[in-house]
Amino acid sequence: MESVQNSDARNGDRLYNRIAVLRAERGLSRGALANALQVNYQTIGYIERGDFKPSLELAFRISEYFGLPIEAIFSRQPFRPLSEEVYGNRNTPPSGDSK
Amino acid sequence: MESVQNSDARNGDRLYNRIAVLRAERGLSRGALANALQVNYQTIGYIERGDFKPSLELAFRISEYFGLPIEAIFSRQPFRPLSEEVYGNRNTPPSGDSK
DNA sequence: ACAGAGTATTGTACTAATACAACAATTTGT
DNA sequence: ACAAATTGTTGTATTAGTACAATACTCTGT
Repeated sequence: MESVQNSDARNGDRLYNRIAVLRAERGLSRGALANALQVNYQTIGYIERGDFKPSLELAFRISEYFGLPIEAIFSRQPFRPLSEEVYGNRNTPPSGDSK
Repeated sequence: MESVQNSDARNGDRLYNRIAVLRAERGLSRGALANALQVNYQTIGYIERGDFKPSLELAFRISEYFGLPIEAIFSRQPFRPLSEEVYGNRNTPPSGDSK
């Protein structure tokens, strides 16, 4: 029925991450990244989509691989898109949300 | 015979941490910290002495509790003492290490 | 339309992180 | 020196992170 033996890190306190984005920026497939990190390629998948949280150990490996602090890759709060982070958001704020 | 069911994170790739120092600076007991972090107090002990590595989740909680980045608290390389970090080391380097 | 790459899903198995309990050892306050 | 607090040890149990395999589902590009 459920995905990874009922882990369901989606609930309660899931962990957001930017791995997919960082991969995309570098044209890396999961397999390639997994390979570089010496983990099973499905592990990357699980982590990317928040099925479960990586070990601190693996978080460190990922952080070192990308040359970024852990906090730039993982967060308890959802990330703002990097594009916005850099260029800001020029959209008119949604109007129908008065109440 | 061994400590925590043969985990032995002491070997291979152990993880260094500054939890004991941060606690000391703040006059916190393990129990008190564990309490604040909502974990068992022995878990703090295990982590402090490197018996095992915390989950990324817990690392984040600790990081947030102390208001420090994860990298300031955990590291794959042993930490330089904070005292040295701040004031430098004025000792004459050990002489007997010529070869 | 097909092939191939990438990704998702399910299921099984193993190990590591954590909780909890009980007791020993060590440190600290008075 | 004693009591109290803190820390260490051992042992058991549960759950979550990871590996691996097999199969299905997207997408490309040609």
